[in-house]
Amino acid sequence: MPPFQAKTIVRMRKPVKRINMRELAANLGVDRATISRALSSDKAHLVSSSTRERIRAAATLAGYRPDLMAATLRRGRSNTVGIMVSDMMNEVLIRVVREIVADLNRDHLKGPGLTPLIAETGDGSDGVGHLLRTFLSQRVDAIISLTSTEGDAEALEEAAAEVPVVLAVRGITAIDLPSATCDDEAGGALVAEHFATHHHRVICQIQGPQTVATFKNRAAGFSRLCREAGMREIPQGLSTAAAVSSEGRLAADAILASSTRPTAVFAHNDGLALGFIEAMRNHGLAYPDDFAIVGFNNTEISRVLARPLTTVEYPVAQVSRHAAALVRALVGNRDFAWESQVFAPMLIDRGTGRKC
Amino acid sequence: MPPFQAKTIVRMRKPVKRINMRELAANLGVDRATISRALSSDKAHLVSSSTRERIRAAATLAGYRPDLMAATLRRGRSNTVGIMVSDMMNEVLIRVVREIVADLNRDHLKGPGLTPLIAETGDGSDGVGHLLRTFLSQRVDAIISLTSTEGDAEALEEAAAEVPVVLAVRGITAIDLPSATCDDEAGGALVAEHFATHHHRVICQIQGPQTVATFKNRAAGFSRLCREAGMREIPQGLSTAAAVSSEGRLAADAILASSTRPTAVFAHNDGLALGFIEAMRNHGLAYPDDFAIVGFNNTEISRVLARPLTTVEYPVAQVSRHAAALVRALVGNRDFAWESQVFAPMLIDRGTGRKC
DNA sequence: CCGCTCATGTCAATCGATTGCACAACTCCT
DNA sequence: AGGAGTTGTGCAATCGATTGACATGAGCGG
Repeated sequence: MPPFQAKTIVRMRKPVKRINMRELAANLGVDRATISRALSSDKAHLVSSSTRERIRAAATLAGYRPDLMAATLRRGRSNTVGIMVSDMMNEVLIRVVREIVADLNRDHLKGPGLTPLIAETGDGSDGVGHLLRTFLSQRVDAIISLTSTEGDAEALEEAAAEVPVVLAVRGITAIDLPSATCDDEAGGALVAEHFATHHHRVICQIQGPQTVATFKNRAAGFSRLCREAGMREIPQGLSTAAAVSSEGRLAADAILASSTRPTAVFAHNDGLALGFIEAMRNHGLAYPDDFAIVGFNNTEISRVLARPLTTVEYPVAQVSRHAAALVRALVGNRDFAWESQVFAPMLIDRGTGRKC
Repeated sequence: MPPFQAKTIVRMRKPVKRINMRELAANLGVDRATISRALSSDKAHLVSSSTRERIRAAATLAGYRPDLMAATLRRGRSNTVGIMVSDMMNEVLIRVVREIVADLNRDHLKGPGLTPLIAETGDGSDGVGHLLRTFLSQRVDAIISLTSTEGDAEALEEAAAEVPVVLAVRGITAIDLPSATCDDEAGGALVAEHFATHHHRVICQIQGPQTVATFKNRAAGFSRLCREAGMREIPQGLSTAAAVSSEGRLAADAILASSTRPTAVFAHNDGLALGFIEAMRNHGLAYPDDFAIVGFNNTEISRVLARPLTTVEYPVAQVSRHAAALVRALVGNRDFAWESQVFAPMLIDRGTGRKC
């Protein structure tokens, strides 16, 4: 028996033609120009209120829907923003996308607003480049790139020559683009400081891949504050191949096998923390009694655990709002003197970082 | 101190103009028509190979990028597919979106391919309707709707009059649209059958909201097989307000408080299962020794638990492939005699459904 | 050497909405 | 009454690519 079976149903369907502005104009006995103005938000005042209402009523009645392609062609602006996200499974990224979308849609009421086009970067050879080219061909008015890497610098720079490009969540150093990011160095330091406050003396971190700037910064901030607070960090630089739970489990095994054990563990994200916790359970250990533990990102899983996890909240709202603000400002005026901003994360203390 | 601080950097940037077909034609001393044909995939044979190569070389050199808006306007086709997803945090939905996107991009090599436009249904008053209208204004060639509800029927029907609309993951009964869905009834039955095989006699299910067809079907299938296999189901119809872990926890409390306890529990999704597990742990109980438990969706969390969960794998690949196939066929030929398909899910046995 | 076909290209109309400019009808003011 | 504004609409050009109709010239058989 095949693993998946299928049941089937068959049917058909007939198409319907859409009405265009010319036809609507003919029906109403007015010029297309008048219709265009009556339906627009910024030029509506040029039309007498009586005809304006007549036109609007007729338009909705006839189910008239303007062809945005034609409008874009003529106008040279599409009122569209391309949002490029590296990984749609990442909770933080999706939250940022959501908030940006909500933000951009908000002013849909007054003015034309900006319609977001979301796309995930394929892991193909030239996913980013291809996506950028697609966006530009679609004539987006701006592009927001979430979690770009240094390798994308060239492609992004090229795109930035044509339309505003805004970086969110992760900036890149090779080129200077407007960005809204998180201060991961401060985030790492925040956790170390928390451990210091709770009198931990020997601590360690389970680091995400150090090729990723995010994790590098978290590690640096954590280590810096360790030194400053006179805490001992062991083992130095326990780095993983990926920031996922299975790697967290491996790291836990290493820590448990070591002779000197830390009393507190900082996992670079909640996935790693979860892996660590699972491994602890296998060894009959519990947190925070045997190990204090702090994660990062305040993902759903960290909240729903029987013992909710102390973790670091990513400044999602701030990053999203600033990214959206940058886009709006730059779309309105390409010479806008923008400011890149770095937002500090915030520790959510749920008690698992305290000494037992 | 404010929870989030900000650091700042300021810079500026200058724009660049894009080249259009007319200019490229002037540079090369050929007609725009020749360029159009040389660059197209289907009419390229009308141009001599020498000029074709000359044009292509010059085009890439000049960084010429055709304006898809203009092309769409003239052609009446955008080679674009709108993908509407109800919840981007849902792992199954995102996996389906991903596979559909990958599938649609695949034939980008030969032929123009279809570019997916992804958007999340706002939870606003008329999220679906608004999104559909936006898509239609963008002149998408087809629309794929993931997890539509019966309430969307009217809006979908209207859209379907203009372009092909394909439903994925969840079908609706009010109208007859091509769809690629999962046989949730069979999924529920699968779990009950598994329990029967492992000699459970008294079992129960933690149901997702029964207003959602998905959960209703799972419940029905499970109950049907319970009766057929002569198992006792208690308490009948333990339904939750949302399919999330906190609700699973509440359900667990109810079950533990009851006098006759089941030996096996079917949670309608992995989130509910997780909540149940957490509550068990709080009571010092462990699975599958105290309760056998089976979830649904094979989400990441079910895999990374210290004791990975027996769960039901959603037929993501099948659903995605069929949805993409439907779209491709219908875009090519609106009178295509389509078939809706219902794919059966598959039980992933990780041992937590067996009797202790 | 004539007419014919075929291969290459060019011409110009077209898709649908937007907008600068022109103009008519009115209001006001002296 | 006549000139200066003010409104409200219409006209027509325009955005950039596509494509059916047509022109040109080469090649070729009779």
